[in-house]
Amino acid sequence: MDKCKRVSSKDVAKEAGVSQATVSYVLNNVEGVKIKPETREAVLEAAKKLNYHPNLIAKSMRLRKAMSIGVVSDKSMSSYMTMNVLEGVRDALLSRNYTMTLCSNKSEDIESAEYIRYYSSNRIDGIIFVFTKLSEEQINYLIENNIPYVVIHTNFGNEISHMVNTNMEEAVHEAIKQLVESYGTDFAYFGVHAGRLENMRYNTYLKTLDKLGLEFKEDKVLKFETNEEGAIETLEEYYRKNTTLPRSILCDSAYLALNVLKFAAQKGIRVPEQTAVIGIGTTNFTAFSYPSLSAIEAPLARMGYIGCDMLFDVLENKPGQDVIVLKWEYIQRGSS
Amino acid sequence: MDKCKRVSSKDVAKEAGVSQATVSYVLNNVEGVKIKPETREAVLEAAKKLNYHPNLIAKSMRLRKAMSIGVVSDKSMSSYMTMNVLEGVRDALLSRNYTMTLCSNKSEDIESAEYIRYYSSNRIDGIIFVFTKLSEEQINYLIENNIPYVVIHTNFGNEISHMVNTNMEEAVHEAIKQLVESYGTDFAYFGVHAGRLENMRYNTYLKTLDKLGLEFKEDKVLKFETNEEGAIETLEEYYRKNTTLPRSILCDSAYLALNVLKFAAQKGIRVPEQTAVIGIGTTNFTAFSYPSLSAIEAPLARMGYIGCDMLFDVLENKPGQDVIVLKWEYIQRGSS
DNA sequence: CTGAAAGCGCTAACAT
DNA sequence: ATGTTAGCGCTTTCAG
Repeated sequence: MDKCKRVSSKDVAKEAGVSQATVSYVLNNVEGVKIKPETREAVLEAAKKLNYHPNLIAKSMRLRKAMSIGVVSDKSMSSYMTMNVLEGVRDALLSRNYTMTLCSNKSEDIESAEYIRYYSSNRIDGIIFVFTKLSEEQINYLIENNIPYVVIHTNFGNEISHMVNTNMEEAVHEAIKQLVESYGTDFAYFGVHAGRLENMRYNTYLKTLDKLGLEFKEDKVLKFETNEEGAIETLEEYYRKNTTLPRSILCDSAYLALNVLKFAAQKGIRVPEQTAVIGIGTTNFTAFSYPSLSAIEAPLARMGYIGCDMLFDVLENKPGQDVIVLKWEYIQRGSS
Repeated sequence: MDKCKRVSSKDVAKEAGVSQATVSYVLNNVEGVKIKPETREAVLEAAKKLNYHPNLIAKSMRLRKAMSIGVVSDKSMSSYMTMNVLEGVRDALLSRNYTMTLCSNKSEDIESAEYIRYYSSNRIDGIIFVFTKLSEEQINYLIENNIPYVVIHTNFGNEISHMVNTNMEEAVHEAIKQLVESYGTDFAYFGVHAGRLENMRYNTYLKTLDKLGLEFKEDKVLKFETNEEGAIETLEEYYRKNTTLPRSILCDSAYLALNVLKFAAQKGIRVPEQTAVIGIGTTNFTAFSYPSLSAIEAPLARMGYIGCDMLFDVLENKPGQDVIVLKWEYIQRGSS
């Protein structure tokens, strides 16, 4: 095991009294190469006896594959979600004997981005973007340079290839239906004026209202600009006007939902007895809030697993699917 | 950039009209090798013109270094903390042009652990354990096989080498002092009967009481067995007896502290007006609780950075320090 | 100051 | 059914 005296396939060959090629054939189970059972046995035994571990760097070099996948994710993103996706990616990599190389997404110009440098210098075969905000420039660079990538849940819609997307429509439908059935139509949407993701969520809300035959009420849409204080200010304003919160609230992020819980606690509003709250999104703290937060959540690990499978389709030039859409789930906890 | 027509140092050599060796000398700034300025210029220019990126797999092979570090961390650990440590590790790796390979810590027998397999097959040069529960067996295996490792904050005390530890004594001292000064001596410790880590925290509490000349009161130590319900039950019991909570509480984890906040909200106890709460540990949700949680926190990114530096000392056979101890910080927020 | 050549450990086409 | 051999792209003696 000591670095200085590592055993190579040559040593195994010598021990087994065969050629290096045979060792390779046996250990890799190369198809179309027939090996006499006793020879195979001898090789296997020698390998075991010498405690042989193939040098994967050498293999990589010969195969001209890095045998590693770069994973990049914005630091800003909730690490809990990222970690869950990475679990899925790792599971998919394991069986293929690939490793996972962590990359950051910070860089001035694209050519010097960590993941591009790693790819250029053959350290990774492809890239999985997890919850990463990508610019047109970045995507174009990847496509133009023919760099294998998969994008898991980004700011882009379905306009680009190789992405794992999710659909929360059904889950939102289910959640709203339950809210309205349980608590009536004094039901609000609480969200932020922001990127496509948020607009998508908002549109899903609108569409669901429509489907359920519910009336759209402008004063039940609490929207604010993206800044730290906006959320609380907006709640505060609603509260001043109505001296209460809506009977039930769908928040476009778990962050906001937790803010609502916080605000409610501050004002002495009981949840869910006076106001029911549902968040959209997953955090590891849904269980710690009081009450625990009901939420519409994405299937994180599966997204990672599927995304990784997709990347291998790209690497192996298999046809594969361009865009895969997975469903979110409505998970009812204490706040609704 | 396309994999098929990658430019090699040979191409650069040809373009510059020099030998491959010279290219290597120039691009690596090899010490003790003098290159005529115009030759150097020519090489640099050729490299730029051809958009040359050295193949790091080949370099790895030649140098017999993987140029990557394995990072393993238990999944169970708070991913937020892990991620923060990883940030630090990455920063330290970046300047050395090393990559970070993520490893899991699940495996039946040690020889087949992901990180051991990666090391055996030359994919990583060393291992950083981040918040990992390690067995004697694991540590012994690493030592016996001379595998470079660094351990960041594990269940072991200072009994093993190559570890980054932290010390919360000063921070606890500061926190308790502030609690007692602001809220008097009706001050409790809330914790779990568990492993060394928890006992260490408890002992720190005891030591600090002593240092501050405060009396130890048995009824102000709320301890319970490790199980999900234990925490709330314990609070409930105290509450039944005293019809209130202690004036201030130091909790041995952020988890518990959040549970106390939850419990207080449930009972209508105002924090910090009626009960002040401080947690020990970092989470990304301290800011979401109501009120935001005061806490004694570890310097996560620095732990990663320092740990990584330490590993390189090991790799380069530099003397280096065996155990480094960093201080925690008391961060006052809304709950105290 | 620079070039020629060997070789890291592996695989695969070709030969036997 | 197995051995021979030629590299993969790089670094690094050793020669000049």
